[in-house]
Amino acid sequence: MRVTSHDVAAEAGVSQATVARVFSSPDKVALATQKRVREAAAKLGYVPNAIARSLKSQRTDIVGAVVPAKSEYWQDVLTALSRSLAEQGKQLLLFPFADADHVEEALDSVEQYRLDGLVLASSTIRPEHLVRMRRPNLRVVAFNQPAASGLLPLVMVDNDAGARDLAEHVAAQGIRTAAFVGTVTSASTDQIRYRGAASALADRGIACPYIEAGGFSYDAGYKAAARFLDGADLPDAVMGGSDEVAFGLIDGLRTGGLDVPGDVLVTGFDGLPQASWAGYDLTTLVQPIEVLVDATLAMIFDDAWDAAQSERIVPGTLREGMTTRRGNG
Amino acid sequence: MRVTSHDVAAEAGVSQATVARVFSSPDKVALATQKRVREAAAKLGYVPNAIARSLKSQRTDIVGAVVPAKSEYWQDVLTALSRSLAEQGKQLLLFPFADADHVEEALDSVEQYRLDGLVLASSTIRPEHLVRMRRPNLRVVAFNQPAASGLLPLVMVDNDAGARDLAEHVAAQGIRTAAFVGTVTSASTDQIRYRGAASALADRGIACPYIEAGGFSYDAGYKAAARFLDGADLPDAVMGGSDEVAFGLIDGLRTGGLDVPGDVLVTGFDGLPQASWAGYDLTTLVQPIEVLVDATLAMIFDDAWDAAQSERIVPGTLREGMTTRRGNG
DNA sequence: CTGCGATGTGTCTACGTAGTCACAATGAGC
DNA sequence: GCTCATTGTGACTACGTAGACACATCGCAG
Repeated sequence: MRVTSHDVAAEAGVSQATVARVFSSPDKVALATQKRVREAAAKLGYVPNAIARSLKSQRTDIVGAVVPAKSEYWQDVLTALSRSLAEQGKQLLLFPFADADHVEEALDSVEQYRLDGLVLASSTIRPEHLVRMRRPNLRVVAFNQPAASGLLPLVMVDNDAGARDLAEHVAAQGIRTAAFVGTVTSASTDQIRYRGAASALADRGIACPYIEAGGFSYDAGYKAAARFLDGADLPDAVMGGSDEVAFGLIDGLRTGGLDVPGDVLVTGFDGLPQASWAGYDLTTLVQPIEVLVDATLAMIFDDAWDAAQSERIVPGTLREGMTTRRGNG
Repeated sequence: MRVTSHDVAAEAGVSQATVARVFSSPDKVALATQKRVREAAAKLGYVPNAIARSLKSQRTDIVGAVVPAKSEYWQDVLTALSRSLAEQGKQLLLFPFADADHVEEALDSVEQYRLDGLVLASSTIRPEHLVRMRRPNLRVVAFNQPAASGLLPLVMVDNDAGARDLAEHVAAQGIRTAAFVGTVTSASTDQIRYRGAASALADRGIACPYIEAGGFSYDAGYKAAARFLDGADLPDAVMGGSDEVAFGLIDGLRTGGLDVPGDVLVTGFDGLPQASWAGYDLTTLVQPIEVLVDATLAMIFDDAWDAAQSERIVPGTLREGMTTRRGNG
């Protein structure tokens, strides 16, 4: 049924080996022969079998990505990942997970498929799990997951510096009080972002309590906004642990009758496309996703793969939106 | 280096075939033997090689998905797809494309990898291309792509009925004039949605001109809103061709000083998560993505695959949001 | 005690490719 | 016209698994 290189070989009057060479290392085949083989292949509708090739060559040209099932941010990362891979003639295999507990199942799949590498994208995997992710013959890179530092090769945005930038920006607007609404405390990014922001604010004599929204979502932010609606508790600025949480915060605050930025400033973190939507126009830290992704893939495909301690920290960019523009009247 | 079933067989004192059976059809192996094999496998760290299995069994347990690189809607679909596949122990290989012109490259990749099936998700592929997607030995299902009707097996939401529902809903609010801001005319969904809406409105004596936003994006909608800001041109209701366009429309109209829904009603189409965000609370047609996805996969894995004309049209659900609530003062 | 189906296991081979090796043909140098 | 390096091609085999087939063992009915 299926057309194989043997069929093409017979049609073109050459050996199977020559057909294989035409498609994998053409420079070793005379041009005239190549032409004949390609014509025969086209005539028969031959397509090389990547499965067989992978079995022989011990390379799949496929990279896996373990990502949370629901998240705006990760969807942007995925898009960038697969685009970058496609440029190199490689593919992306997706392993979305609902709970962090199911991550290891994905890892088992990855091992089965002998993928060239795996991008581990979740800030909620616990360190004790991370250690177990180190497996021989498998190139795993942690993406934006500070807790992996020292345990796995790691690429991430500079969360600390980014949080400080944001904090300094809101401080410069003349605020007196602030609060940080994080996602979940178990997320390692969350801790760093909070500490960075709180430390920068403390330098200016501004206290910044931490409040846990309980998730990475809009809903979590929306619900967290409720605690500011008593009136007395309202700080001058609320820093969201992520853009999604910030969107929820803004809508929650506005639904409660407050004006953003009139009554309270709001910041996010990530730089999602929606941050520049006119309805929000959110001040946030934009992650250079392309850079992060390219660094990640470069690590995976580096000939001198060192499972030990590669680490790459990339700076983000402050986006000044309307949500921190004070005195707009 | 790598541990194979032969190694495990030697360790457990059985044949390679028995090891293979333990991992693929355990019911054919005595329990005592199974235990011995599993212990040996665990001891050596054996993981079955899916590549070799695929080569032998002619099944990869991987489904490909060709999707537009940038789109909120498709990201939701992807999530549902991969979750459903994961439940069946299968994987999702991603083929995002920027231009519709690059879709055929993806198809070539799919053929190489001998995927079990392919979900073709883009409403902008032209019919002449669609025909060429039919390939022997490849199970392609078009997803929400009306133009594929009769050319490829197809699963989609009932765009026509959905558009009528939306139109009747806004008509019931007592509007006198309307306009439909579509995405791009070349999208087959766009045409059906417009015709459905226009026809339902015409039945009530309401005219509904078509306006092309020029894209599926927020930006396209935002820019399209400008033409309503002259004042004279403003209809009572603007129907967006997709939720993303509707979000842009709303922000564009509001930025221009208009009140939604006070001055103009707005509807979307798709039922994205953001539609229920308090900042928009958009009236839209919610697509039952899980149902659509399950129907798609059922088609692909149906033993009686018929490349000819399977077609499944699933009804959507109207979501009534604030954007069509008139007279709210 | 014989015959027979059910069950469990081993042997062998094919899946389709790419790399190793051998070898024929070619051209250059003297 | 000979040697020798270079180039192009063919024969062969391994990658790791699963299925076809053969066969041994066991229980049970007669």
